[in-house]
Amino acid sequence: MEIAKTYNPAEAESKWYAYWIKQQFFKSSPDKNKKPYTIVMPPPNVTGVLHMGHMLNNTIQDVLIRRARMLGYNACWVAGTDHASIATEAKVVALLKEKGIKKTDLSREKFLEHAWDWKEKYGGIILEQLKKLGASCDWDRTRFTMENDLSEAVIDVFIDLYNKGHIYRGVRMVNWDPQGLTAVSDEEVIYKEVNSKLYYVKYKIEGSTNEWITIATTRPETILGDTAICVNPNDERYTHLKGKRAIVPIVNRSVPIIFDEYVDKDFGTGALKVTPAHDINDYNLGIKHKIENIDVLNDDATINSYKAFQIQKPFDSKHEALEKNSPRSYALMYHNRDRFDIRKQIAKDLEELGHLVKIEDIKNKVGTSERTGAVIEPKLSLQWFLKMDKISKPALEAVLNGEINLIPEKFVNTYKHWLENVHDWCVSRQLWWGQRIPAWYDDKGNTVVAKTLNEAFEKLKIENVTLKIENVKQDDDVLDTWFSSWLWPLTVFDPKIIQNGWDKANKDLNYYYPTNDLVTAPEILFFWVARMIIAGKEYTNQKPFTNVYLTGIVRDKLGRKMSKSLGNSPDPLDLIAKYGADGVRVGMLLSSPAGNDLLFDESYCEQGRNFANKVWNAFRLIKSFTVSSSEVENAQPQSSVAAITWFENKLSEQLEIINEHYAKYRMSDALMATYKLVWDDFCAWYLEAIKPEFIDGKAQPIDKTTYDATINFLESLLKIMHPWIPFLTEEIWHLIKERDEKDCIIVAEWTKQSAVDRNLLAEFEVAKELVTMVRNVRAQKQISPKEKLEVIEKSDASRSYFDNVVVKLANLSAFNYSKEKVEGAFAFQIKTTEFFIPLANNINAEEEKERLTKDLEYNKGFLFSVQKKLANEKFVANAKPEIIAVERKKESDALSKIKAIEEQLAAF
RNA sequence: GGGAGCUUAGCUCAGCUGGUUCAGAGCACCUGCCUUACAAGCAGGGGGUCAAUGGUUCGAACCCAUUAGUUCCCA
Repeated sequence: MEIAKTYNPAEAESKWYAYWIKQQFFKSSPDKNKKPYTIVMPPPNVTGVLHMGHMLNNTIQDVLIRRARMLGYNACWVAGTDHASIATEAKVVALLKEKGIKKTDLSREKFLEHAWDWKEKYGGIILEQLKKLGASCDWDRTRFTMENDLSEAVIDVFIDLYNKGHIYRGVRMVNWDPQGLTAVSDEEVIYKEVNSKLYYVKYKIEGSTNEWITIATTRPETILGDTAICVNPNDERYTHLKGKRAIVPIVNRSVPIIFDEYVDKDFGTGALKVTPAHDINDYNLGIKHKIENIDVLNDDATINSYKAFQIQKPFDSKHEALEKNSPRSYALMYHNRDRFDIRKQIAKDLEELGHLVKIEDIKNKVGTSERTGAVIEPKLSLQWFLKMDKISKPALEAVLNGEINLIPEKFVNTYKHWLENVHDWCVSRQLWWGQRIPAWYDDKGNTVVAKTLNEAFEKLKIENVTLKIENVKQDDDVLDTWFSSWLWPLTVFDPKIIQNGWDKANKDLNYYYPTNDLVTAPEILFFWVARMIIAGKEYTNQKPFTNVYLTGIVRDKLGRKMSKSLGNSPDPLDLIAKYGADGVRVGMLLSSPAGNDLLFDESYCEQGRNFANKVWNAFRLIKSFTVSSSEVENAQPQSSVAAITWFENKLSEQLEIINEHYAKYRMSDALMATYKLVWDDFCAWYLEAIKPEFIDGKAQPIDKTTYDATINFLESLLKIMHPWIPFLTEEIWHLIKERDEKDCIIVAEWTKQSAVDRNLLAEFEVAKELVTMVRNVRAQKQISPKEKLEVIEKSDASRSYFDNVVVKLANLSAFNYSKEKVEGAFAFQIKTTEFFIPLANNINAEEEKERLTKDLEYNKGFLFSVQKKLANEKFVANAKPEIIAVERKKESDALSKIKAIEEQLAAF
């Protein structure tokens, strides 16, 4: 059979993925005789396409799940997507806009129809993409957070938490987009630097005839909502105003002068007007000092004069007696006009009234909506909150007491800090795509929480006996997407868990939960991870998972986050096409220790591809061996016996290390150890040692014992490599020989390690050093690799185990022993043993002397430092005995080395 | 403003409870090789006052303090 010189991944990848699916190797169902190993995939956004972060994340999960499967666990990896209310709604709105349809022209029901259409058409592309990466999820278990029964669980949780008194409705400041007429999240606000004006306005001190306090503001229109003036208590300019009040111009409102260190003495005049309804900082100040809120804007950011001027009666200009400059005349003039228009108007009016001191130009940052570009208006609104203090306690506990491990551990601090200072969770969103909040209102302002309209009606009727069902209105908002994904590890297995309770959990949940590992990004440690723990504890009294592996962020080479707008992210599918899925997997993981950002560069994938190709060629070499059938030829060379013994031990030694790395979730270390075991130990040393020679241009046959051992090693290594490079290992597994239908590496048993003879391994290291030394001498003296050399060891022994391996790898004529020094030969030491390479005329006495002198100086210096240490009484008194013993050994080794070198020097 | 982390070779990172003359890996780099598995390769090589300063200690990349730079998080 002809085997290609370079490995071609595309064909093998589609072939084996289809085969694995066909054989149902990814499938898992509860089996009492097997231990489960479960990972629940962080559900990617249903609108999403595969990006590098997903690649990293899911490759790690696949590595873990594949290894667990090979270790004999009942491995179950659940995939799915979340409905991402904000992102999806934005996409649907944008799509409708292209068709000329405005969201506001549609009913909620009609809009949701469009949204579902969109989801059916485009949603879940990302899961298909994950298959290209090799993700071995049990696809039959794929879930979506807006499925009916998962949504029902979300609603049930809301009702349950409400009934338990954890959920309340309250006021909160949101980022309001007055053009889109919706609140947007902090992530959707883009701060832009703009040229603004700083207006200095003087307010009269109440009760005085001509005493003023001057404030500075960039937003004079919000003066209408001022409810206090604030100054720094350490600011001597204002201490005399303690307990006084000021009069807000135009509205003529009397407001207190308060003192708080929050105010920057050096900004503006050091006096701050406080408008709690229109600025987040003022709002916090307002809470602290119990200041009134006056919201002066309508939803579209026009002035609402009823509120601003606290006028109850609607305006009717015909019947208003308008006195110029009365608050009421201003109220009429401002009413329903845009905030920016009013800003200019008010500046003018303030000037006219003599309140405007001056105007300065300044640069400041203004938040704008990512979607509409409108300037964001901080706005107070009624939202639903989940009280976090009590409910989050067990979640904090679980991480602090080690029931749940965060990897890397440094995140425990962050987690602790967050949960100890936890704020209530605002769970409502002013959107339609999501689970609608099951709160209902009647026409008298009563509120109930109920699952259905009828239930709500019955409840409301108790207070409001004349209520008609058509006057019952459900809350317009939906729940935060995290409010459904925090149930994810529960509801993917048993959507009825909330209704039924943990005692009646179904078979799946019972078996798979708590899950084992969660692999996710640190950015959502609070948004998601902590909340899953909270929900898990609340509803099952169990942790949702044991280990949380936090990956880094994939950045570009310059350290910038990969993003569409920067265009700095490669398309993962292009990478797979170029380097193969295996190559990309290796590339992603080579340099991504847990929790560290990965500065991605395509060269990593190249390295991955090169590794795959190396493995491929090692296989080609082995496959090219002809196994001897004759008895005579079948004699196994001693060098092969020795090489096999060595590699058996090396494999076990390294496997132990690899397993330890896995146990500590040090993925890149586990990969690198695997990489080096295969490339350096197996390819560079073992295969070279057992490779049959060429005689007269013909490869000699290999003996059967060596061949079988080699195939055995190859299979062991393929298994160890499988989690990293699943496709190539499966391909080679089947090229080694014909196998049964179910005999696939994906379900093969993980290689077992055996006892390690460390002395033997150390002995081989000496042999390696010897080979390197001979190669070095060849390079230095320009001796062809083909010219055979002799090595003589100064020793009482007559042979050692790896001599024949050295003879083969260093191309020696012989490996001899001598009790005496060899004169006129190239001399060197490994550890404390002396070696000689006779070089006939090739020895340059001056050069040798120089080399030996340098070596001597180094060893003397070394001896000096060791002896100095040993002469230090405090060292001898305080250091551990084993440390002192090491130093003594160093001393005696150095002494014998020095003696040997001096003798060699004397020979010249 | 508050909190957490990071700073070791050109790059990305290891370095567990402080103890080899005071540092390792991969990649990159340099030199020589198309040596019939692999140039996506082979053989060899160079490269670091461990951010700075001070302290603790017989001994510090590692512990402590200060400073500088840097990244992330604050719903």
